[in-house]
Amino acid sequence: MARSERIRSAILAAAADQFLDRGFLGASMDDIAAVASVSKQTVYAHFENKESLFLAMVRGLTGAASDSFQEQLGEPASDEPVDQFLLAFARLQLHIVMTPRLMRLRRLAIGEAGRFPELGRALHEKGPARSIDKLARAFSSYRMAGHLSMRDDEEAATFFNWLVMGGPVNAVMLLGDEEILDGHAIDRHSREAVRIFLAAYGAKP
Amino acid sequence: MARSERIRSAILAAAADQFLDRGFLGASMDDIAAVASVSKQTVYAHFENKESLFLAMVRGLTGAASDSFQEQLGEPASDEPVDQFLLAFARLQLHIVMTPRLMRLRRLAIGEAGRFPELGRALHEKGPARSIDKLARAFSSYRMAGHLSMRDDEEAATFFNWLVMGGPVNAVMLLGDEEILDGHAIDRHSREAVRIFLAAYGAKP
DNA sequence: GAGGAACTAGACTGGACGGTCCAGTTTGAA
DNA sequence: TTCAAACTGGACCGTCCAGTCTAGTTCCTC
Repeated sequence: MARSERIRSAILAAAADQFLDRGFLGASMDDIAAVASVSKQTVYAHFENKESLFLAMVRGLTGAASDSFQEQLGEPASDEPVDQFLLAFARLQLHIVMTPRLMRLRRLAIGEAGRFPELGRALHEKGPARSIDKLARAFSSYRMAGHLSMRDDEEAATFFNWLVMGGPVNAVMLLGDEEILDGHAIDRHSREAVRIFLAAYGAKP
Repeated sequence: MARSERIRSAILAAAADQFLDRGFLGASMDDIAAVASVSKQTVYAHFENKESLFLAMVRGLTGAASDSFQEQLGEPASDEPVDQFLLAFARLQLHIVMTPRLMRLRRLAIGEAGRFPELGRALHEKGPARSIDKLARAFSSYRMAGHLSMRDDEEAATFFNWLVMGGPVNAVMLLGDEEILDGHAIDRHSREAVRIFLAAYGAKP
């Protein structure tokens, strides 16, 4: 990796550091340069201004997180039982999304929604929208195989998504990172969410 | 109303105006004074500093919203059918919470969670926590009357709460106020949420 | 080892903003 | 009418910060 590229990454990392816990206005370019162990001039050589740096950093983080999720979650094997698929989906999603880093990013996107509307949109697209889409496609095939029954795949996918994520995510948003669930809690929660969902949408034999 | 009190309210209203759409750091005391049509000195006569004003304004808004909700939602009549109670609860909650004002307040609380942790806590207590508590108590009595069946009232209440609020609230958080549901959509959404919930927790005869 | 590109340290500019001060005016109650 | 409390307008202070500039140093390449 070229020196210039290494420096660029260091700046982006420092920017993430600062922006994620002070917000856009609260973070200063001087501090970012200091944290990156780089002169201020160099920061401006790589990024036009504060806003560009901010957006570049957010794009980097959302892209990375989303890719990691999509990558770990392949398509469901065609013969996988519905309940197993749903449980695996719920658990994986909770494990990947409920990290301090991503929760902070989410807070930032929500907090800066007024200043940077595209930020919230980006996070939505790479997050919930992508998950819901994937779920809806899976539901459609389970439905045709007679394992699920719903009038609207996407509506059902949205309900499932928030059945799983709603409580945990919102608790963390309002109460802070200590509310992040551990592996055991994730398991318990996922199981109950799947049970509820299947009670409502499981095909009656 | 005494003059001084009128002025105090004007300042709080102006503060809400500015803070809600620029954030804590983005809003300036000069602008708040100007919007309130009051001199800066007067602002500082009523509130010690920016932080006090900010907190006073948030407390005012959360209190008002929470009271309005609790007031409009009495205890369920003891003979009211479960499905009717749940549907009314869901619809009322969506109608009251999904307003631009409250959604902005929520964004603010989430965005400033780093600077003011007590803010998120307050919003949680007056909002979700209170609703969930009320639901759990209702579930307990329905359960004893044999109309519901669950191992844990509060867990079930939390699931119901986010089944109703999760999708809509999070869409507004990330995508903006245009995602606020209209009356028809609220109806549709509430009905499906209640159906799902009862499929999972309705007592089988 | 020569030369150019990239980086450093830090001084500097211009503007914004929180908060204070002061000299004068308005308001409402006694 | 009087008088104190509350409010006004605007100057002012100190600080912070985005962004620029300069003079010199380090790094990589040929």
